[in-house]
Amino acid sequence: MFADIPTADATVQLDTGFAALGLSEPVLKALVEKGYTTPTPIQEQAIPIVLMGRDVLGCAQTGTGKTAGFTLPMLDILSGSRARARMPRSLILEPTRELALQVAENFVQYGKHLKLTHALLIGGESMSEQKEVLTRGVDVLIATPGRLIDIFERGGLLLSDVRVLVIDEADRMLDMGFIPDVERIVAMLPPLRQTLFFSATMAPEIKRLADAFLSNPKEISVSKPASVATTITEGLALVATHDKREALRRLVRTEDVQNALIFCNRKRDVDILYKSLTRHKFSAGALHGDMPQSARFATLEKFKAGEIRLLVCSDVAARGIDIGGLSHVFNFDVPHHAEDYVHRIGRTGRAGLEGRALTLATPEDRLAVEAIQKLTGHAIPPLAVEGLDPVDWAEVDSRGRRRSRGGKGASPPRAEKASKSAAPRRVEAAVQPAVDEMQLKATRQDPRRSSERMRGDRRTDTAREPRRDREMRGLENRDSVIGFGADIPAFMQIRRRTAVVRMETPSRNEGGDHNDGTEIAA
DNA sequence: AAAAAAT
Repeated sequence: MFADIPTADATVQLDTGFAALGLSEPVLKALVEKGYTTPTPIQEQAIPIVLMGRDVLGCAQTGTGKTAGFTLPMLDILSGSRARARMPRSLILEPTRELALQVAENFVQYGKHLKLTHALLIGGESMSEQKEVLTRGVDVLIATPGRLIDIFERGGLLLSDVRVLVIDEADRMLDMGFIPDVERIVAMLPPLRQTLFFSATMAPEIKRLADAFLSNPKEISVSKPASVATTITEGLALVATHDKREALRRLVRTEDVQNALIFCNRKRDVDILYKSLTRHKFSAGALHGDMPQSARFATLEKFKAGEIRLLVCSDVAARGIDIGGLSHVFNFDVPHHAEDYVHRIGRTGRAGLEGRALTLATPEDRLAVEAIQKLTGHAIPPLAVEGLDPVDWAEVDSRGRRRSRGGKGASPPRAEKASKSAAPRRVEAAVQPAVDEMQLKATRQDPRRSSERMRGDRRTDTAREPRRDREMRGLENRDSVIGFGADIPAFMQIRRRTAVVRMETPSRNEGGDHNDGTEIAA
């Protein structure tokens, strides 16, 4: 322990890269004890600015060290004085309960040598307990929007003393329809305050919010440095609907799965698949938004600790939580929104190591797969499941009905039988989200709540392929797609040469091609 | 057609 180290050495010990950023001794001490000595680029840039009291507009995603980038300086800002009852001095808004909990854990860890208090205001847990903590006075309030507004309206909270506001993951807030809530909350805060605003992307709607909330902000933009760029190998297994669970089990057995998220589209299917996997003796857990909060946190902890190897989940885990270092992501269901595919598979790919993102698709999923491929700009390489016959998509129409065979436009004869060991194509860092989300947001700038959006025009712009039927028949250019013989579905061939995409960090200032992964635009 | 977040 640190306490055992002689004082002279302790001074040397504390003299890490963080000390140069102006953090106080108690915070540095906590960092050393956690074993952190070198700040990440965003920490290096953000910490001095936050300590200065300036507003920050941060373009950064999870995994960049963003959370410590604002918690560390906030601890120092707040450590000067004490909070009064029901009047928190800082507020951190998070889109999901899991992220809120993670931030709270950060505060506890880094603030262990300071006498600061925090409250975690999230749904699904007893409100009376949270109110009690508030009454005692808290320095840091970490909250999801719904519960915060609820408690505020019940009079359990005064926000007039909030000096520092953090809006984290603003783009996720937008996706989840929280922006009206966030605007309401910000309106309750004193106008004279420091605001830190973070988002993985800066879509126009996000930019509009930032302009409204921030005054003269310092813009900070970072992405993961190229050296830790991950490699994600994608694969698409075409299976019959009744074979899906069997196919998944076979893939899990044949792949070198360390730990994996398995995504389903529906919560009830999460439950069903979880039970099925457990029956088949797999180490599995389940996670979706209808589960009790305690179970959500407990399962997540077990999964992170390696006690559970497979986590069956809904899209709550696609964006709402931060789990690093996955060897695999499985899409048990093809996501209905192409953007969700990118978010899901972006969960795999460990720093410098290979991650595999494998999707099970049935004939009914064809349109959804086409939409994904249109969005990512490359075909997902086909993957054969050992011991299962691949489904021939050419014989099924988009709604999964069998086409009549032997007629005029019948499929060409098969040249070869499917190979059993098709290897998925390697995709270099196909999902560095900083870039992909930029593309995504371009298609999603509608400020309305997602439920409204759904009913509106969004559905009509899903990839529609008028030439589809023609292309399903006579196919050209059927080189090197393993596992399909001559019957390669047309959509698998679109722009295949773009399948290898080397991701570059987008530069804030157009034309600036100097980019080492860290960059400040003033 | 579904998921998240407030009850």
